Amino acid sequence: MKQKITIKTIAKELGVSSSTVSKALKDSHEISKETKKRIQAYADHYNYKPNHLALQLRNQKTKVIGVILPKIVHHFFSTVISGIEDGANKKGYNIMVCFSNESYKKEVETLKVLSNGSVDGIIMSIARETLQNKDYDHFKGIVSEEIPFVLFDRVVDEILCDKVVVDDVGAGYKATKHLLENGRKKIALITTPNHVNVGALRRQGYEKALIEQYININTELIVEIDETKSIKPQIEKVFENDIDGVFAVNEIYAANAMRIAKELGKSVPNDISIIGFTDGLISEYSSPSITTIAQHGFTMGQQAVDLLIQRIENDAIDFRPKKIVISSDLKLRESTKSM
Amino acid sequence: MKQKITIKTIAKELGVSSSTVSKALKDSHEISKETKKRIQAYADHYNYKPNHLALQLRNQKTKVIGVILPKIVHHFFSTVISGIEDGANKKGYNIMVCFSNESYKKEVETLKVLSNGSVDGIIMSIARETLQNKDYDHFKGIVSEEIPFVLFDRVVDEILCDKVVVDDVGAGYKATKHLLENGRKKIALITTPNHVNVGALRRQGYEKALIEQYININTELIVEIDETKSIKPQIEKVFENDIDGVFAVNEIYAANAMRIAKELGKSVPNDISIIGFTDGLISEYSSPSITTIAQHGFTMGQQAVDLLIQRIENDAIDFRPKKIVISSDLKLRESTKSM
DNA sequence: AAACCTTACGAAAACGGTTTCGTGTTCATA
DNA sequence: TATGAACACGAAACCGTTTTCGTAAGGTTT
Repeated sequence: MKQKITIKTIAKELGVSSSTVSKALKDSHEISKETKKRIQAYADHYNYKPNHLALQLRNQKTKVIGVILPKIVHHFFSTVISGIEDGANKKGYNIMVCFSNESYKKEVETLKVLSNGSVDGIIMSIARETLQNKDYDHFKGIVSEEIPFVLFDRVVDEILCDKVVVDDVGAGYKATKHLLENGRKKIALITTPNHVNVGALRRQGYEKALIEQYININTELIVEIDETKSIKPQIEKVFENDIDGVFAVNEIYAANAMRIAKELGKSVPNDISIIGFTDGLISEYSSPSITTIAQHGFTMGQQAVDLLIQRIENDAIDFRPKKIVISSDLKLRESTKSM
Repeated sequence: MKQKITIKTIAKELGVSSSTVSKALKDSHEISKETKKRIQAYADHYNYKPNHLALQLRNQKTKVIGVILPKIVHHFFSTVISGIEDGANKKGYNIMVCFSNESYKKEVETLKVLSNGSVDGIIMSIARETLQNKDYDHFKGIVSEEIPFVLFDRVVDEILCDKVVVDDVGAGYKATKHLLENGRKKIALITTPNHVNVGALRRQGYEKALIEQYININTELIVEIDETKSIKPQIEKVFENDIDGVFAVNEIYAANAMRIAKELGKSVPNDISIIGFTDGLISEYSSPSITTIAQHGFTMGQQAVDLLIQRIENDAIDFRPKKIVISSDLKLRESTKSM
């Protein structure tokens, strides 16, 4: 890389002090018009750009926001990033993105790296393995050092910080209720193991909707997918129960369910209705297209980053953690009959 | 945020100089054992972490790689990010991700921000609008300042820098040849306008395969999708030509084509074969699943970052731009008959 | 006892910029 | 003519760390 031009070199070349150059470049009134012109012309000609690192060191802020995600090749998370970037940019921040790859160890490392001062604050969603282990010690440092910190989607109460979540219970309820209104009675729930808390919450919503209609919870209709194994056989099993509705907590499960239904010669949505979660491309482009709960990832990212920037820039803010709940909508498509 | 402990405060508290503290923390032989112990104990107790910004300023390197993408909510690009992050991490780098949102203006701004010293090098793919305008002046500065810079996927010859691309001509050829081997004669090409160069290259491959079989290029079978308008009607038009094969340059176009075929009562793959590009989730989960050209985005990201880090760390490297071509594979699925 | 070498530490410069506080001119006012 | 602004600029400190160089005290060699 070529040696970059600095204020010092300009000062030396033009026979003035660096303070004069600095002021001239900021169009300070302290400097005479002619001197300013000379300096600005020189800087322009040699394409002077202030060194960001020097500014960061002096101002003790980086204008960078760290983002840690469990994974990126995933429609919901990439949508959230998109929202974060958008919000950050509007306020003059850049984002530094890291992935935990759902691994506890990588999450710990990444958190350590980002908390060494390279970012002004951190937005993250917790890795699956961490949720499983329930090991949240690595967050202690972040909280006690009072580094601005926002959790989204996959959050836990144990960590005292700002949070942005979707109304998972409400979403599960809405989805299930829609299936009930479709006239469905035997509704399967395809979900994650309970330790992934969003799964547990959506399940609560599912159960609430059923109980409201005096339908007993049949645990045989509930599948907790073990992602370390092949997904399809696990879903096939629940189809042995002659179900007429499926609520899947993500679109991959929903797509799998639809494929199985077709293979069994069942028509969607005539014989069976299917609802997914996360409004991604699969739901939109599969045929029939899949009714889903839209999670509004973009909004979520924006809200998270707004919250974070408030913390960063407003030291005097109310120190109690805030929690923003984003409501989710049902996006009707072909896989359920709209009543 | 809490005030962080620095070397200076440690020095003051312990009545030594900051050079002594610095050396002690690095276990230098210049410092006596007792002094080292005292200092290290103190640092440990107050959880001292070196200030990254100060180090960056001193070392004149950030260990951060800038990544500029046209968009993120897109399977191919998120896969590439994943590969970049993986490769970067292995070498101790972090990534700072920005988006141009396919806009020329945003691309220029982002490039300017990243080239002010906040990153050691940049990996990017060019925005659609930029390709359209053919305005590459904003790259001049990057090249002349010799900032390590790698372009991938959407690249242009005008910019002298390292590049990583897929073998688009070969991929178009493979896809078309596969359709021909399926016994298809009237093969439609659904592509982007020619200014998106990858589209142009894939088209070359398509034409090459046809010419090899002495089939004339019929421009009526070639649709250049205008993304500012609705996609479906544009694709529907080519179906008026009683086609029996479709090669689409991305999976969205392929999924649309399949839907149209079905609506026209044509069976895929019996009456018509369809091949897409970019091996994403849509192709995998649609039914029938779609045969695609796999672009190996992860590999691409890794290669790009390896190339970049070589440039960053090896000043004495051969200065001539390198170009890595990644070959793409046909991933056979249900939308074409395997012969 | 003179000359030299270790040991253990500190002073200072450097990275690149900003900002506060002088200070020497010049010019207007009392 | 003395006083005081106003103007235009420079010196120096500062952000946090590393590193080179210097040096005092003590020990070892001739």
